[in-house]
Amino acid sequence: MDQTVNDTGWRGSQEGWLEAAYYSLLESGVDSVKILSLAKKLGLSRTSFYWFFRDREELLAVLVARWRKKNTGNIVKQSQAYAETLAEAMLNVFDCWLNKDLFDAKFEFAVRSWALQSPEILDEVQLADQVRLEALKQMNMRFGHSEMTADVRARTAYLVQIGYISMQSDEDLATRMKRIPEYIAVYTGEVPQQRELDRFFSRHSYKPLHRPVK
Amino acid sequence: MDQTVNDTGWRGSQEGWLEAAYYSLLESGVDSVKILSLAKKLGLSRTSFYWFFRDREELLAVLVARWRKKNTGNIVKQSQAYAETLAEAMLNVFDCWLNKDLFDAKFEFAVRSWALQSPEILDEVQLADQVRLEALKQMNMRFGHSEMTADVRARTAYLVQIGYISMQSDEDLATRMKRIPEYIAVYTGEVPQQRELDRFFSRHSYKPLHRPVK
DNA sequence: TGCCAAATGTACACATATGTCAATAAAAAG
DNA sequence: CTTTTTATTGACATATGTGTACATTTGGCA
Repeated sequence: MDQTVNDTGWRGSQEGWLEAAYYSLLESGVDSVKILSLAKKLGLSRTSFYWFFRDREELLAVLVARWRKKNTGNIVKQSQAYAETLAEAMLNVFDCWLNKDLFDAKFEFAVRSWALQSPEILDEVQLADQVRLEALKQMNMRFGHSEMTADVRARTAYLVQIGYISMQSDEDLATRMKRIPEYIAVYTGEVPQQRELDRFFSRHSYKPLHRPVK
Repeated sequence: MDQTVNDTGWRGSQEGWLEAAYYSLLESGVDSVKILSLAKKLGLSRTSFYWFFRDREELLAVLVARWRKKNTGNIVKQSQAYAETLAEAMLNVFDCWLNKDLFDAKFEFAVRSWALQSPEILDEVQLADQVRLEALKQMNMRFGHSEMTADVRARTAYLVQIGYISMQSDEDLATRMKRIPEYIAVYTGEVPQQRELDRFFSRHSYKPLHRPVK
């Protein structure tokens, strides 16, 4: 059915099963990641799975590892990118929320939901939150905020995004972009400069229809 | 095993099954709500369930109805409560986040996770978000904010909380209370007055150890 | 006390899931 | 073109879940 890129002549592969598992996880949660249904989707026998993985556990472990590597790393990285103002720094972090290569929102939500039924995953998620919040806090402190203020501002920016993910909404780019300047104002207490916004819009291939007059 | 209040002499009851289902949902997600395991917890035969409910579907439907009734209603109500300043109004809404009678955070998270595997539940959740955000936006507009500003501020306050729930952290009251003044400042752009904070602390039975000096 | 309805339990039928094993097929290597 | 490695499959054993039919027990009440 769904033949993924495969240099060898074999139909299945570790990567194939993983991909199917990934999509199932994102669309319907961990409990939907079943060897039987993945096999159906791949047009393979169920038992063929055991050639590539010891058991279901192992498959799931690889999925978590992928999430861990992708989603946390880039937030930390973006929070440390060069910026002249806090507003610009914040916009760097916003890159994550708009670029799927930097942060996979659906994956994030699926893993967080998974945490409800697995203490190990809950630990993973809480560690990730801690690391990400600390990075954002440090960013705020670099621009002169006190520890408490930096902490709350970091939380605000981060939690709004986690909350947004939790809404599972799928608004278009324009709708989301229109709110950006206001968000920056709320998070940083300073109004972003037009050139900062332009730089941000441009790297996300967004052309505002109406440039603000003033 | 777990004998709930029961005026009749019978061991089971609709309410008993519901309660068991509720706790299972909160602790481990919808997929853990299984008639078999609820029966074990209640010390009853599995099939006895069918005396009180047509099937599993019906049980789940009652759970959603409970969530809908409790969690959305109170946010709207609190956003409309009397307040002299936006800061005070915001503190009224904060009551929800600290009082389990007004808002059940675990329930909220469980239902949102459930939405991942059920389109019907997803519709419910998205409708709830819309209603709640609109109420908070109106609150901001009553205090003179423009529509766009009111919208983003409403989102900030609401989504931070949804994000916080998604973290599944269990910090104590004091830790959370310490951040409140900062949050109010970020959400409303105005620093809350000491008497507003005192009123808030008092109704949540919190006594700050160090009153701010200035 | 004896009846009736409410509640509970047993037996069955069925569906879906995981994992093991040995047989087989297909690709790659020699 | 044979051998070897890699992959695929079907048959089994087992577990867990749902729901129905019917029998049995229990509590309340005439």
